[in-house]
Amino acid sequence: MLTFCGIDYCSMDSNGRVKLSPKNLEDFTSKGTDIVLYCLPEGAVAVYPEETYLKIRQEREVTENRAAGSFLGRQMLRRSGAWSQSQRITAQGRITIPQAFREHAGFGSGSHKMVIVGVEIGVELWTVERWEAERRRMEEHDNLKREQEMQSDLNF
Amino acid sequence: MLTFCGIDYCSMDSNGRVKLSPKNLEDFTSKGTDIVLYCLPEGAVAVYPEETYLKIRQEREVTENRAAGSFLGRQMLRRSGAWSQSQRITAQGRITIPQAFREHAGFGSGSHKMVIVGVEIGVELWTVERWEAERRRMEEHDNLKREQEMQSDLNF
DNA sequence: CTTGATTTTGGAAAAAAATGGATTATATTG
DNA sequence: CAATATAATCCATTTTTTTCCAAAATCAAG
Repeated sequence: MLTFCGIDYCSMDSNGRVKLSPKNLEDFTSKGTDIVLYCLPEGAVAVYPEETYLKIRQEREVTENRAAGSFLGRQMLRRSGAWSQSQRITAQGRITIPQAFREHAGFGSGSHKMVIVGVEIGVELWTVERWEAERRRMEEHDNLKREQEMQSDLNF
Repeated sequence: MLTFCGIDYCSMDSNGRVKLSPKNLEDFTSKGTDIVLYCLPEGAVAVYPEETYLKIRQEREVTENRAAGSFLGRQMLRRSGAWSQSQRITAQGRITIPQAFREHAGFGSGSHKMVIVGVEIGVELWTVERWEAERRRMEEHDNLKREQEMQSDLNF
């Protein structure tokens, strides 16, 4: 069975809480209830099982092993530290997005419509507007790619 | 579980005291209550568990091991001497930032809104304004990076 | 060395925010 | 169309944060 797939429209309440769909909930709990929230540079918040996140981070750390003694090192620590946070899914299947993360992803205060996007290894939380924009950007890129493939097929 | 992660908005009182969030507090106390405050050249104050700070300093000294016999050496000693101070977290989970450090980080006198940024090995204290600027700088970099990746995907 | 003033510290009370749960509304399935 | 399952809103409780006050310590002047 595929994990973390599909798109859900739902809403974040005024305290930043999001209820996961039963399907997503199941996918998470099968990997333990510990999760990590991570602010993506795309302007959304990703949610991964902790174990998955640690693997991603480890890959990054191989190259970033020069710690707090330099500007660059500190910046790297800042990036992964500031924009990630571990959490646990509550008994009623909810997660709480911290204030700073909500701002990052463009959620105002008060309750807000949103989109939960499955990304196979976890899910991403987007505002409706940003998700629309991202979708369009993907489409455009695909079109360019298509042109290119067709072209290169002719040039042989 | 991740240590020293996430971003907290809080405030420094007129005596330079800051209350740590329960999560950060726990991360510190698990490494002993002795901490080191350190003024970063970025214009913020870092707080590390003492044990962590000692490791950072050691690494620095290994690479830059010309002590008091040169201008540069003395400058380095001056830096780590003048801009660091050890302290203990109080019973009510607070730390006090000395006057000189407050000035360095851009905190005026009187109580002041601030941001506590987790950096995996400790936390950093920023004024809201400076953190905003730092955040924007990171964002810009990310945008460039994105452009670049998308381009290189097309150029094959 | 003593007294008075000022700063620093610890603690407690009030305010604000976050949390958990339950009820109501909406959607989906048979 | 009814029954069930899912989602969202609301409210009460708990926790956290901030502000304020009193005690202690430090410093300066006489």
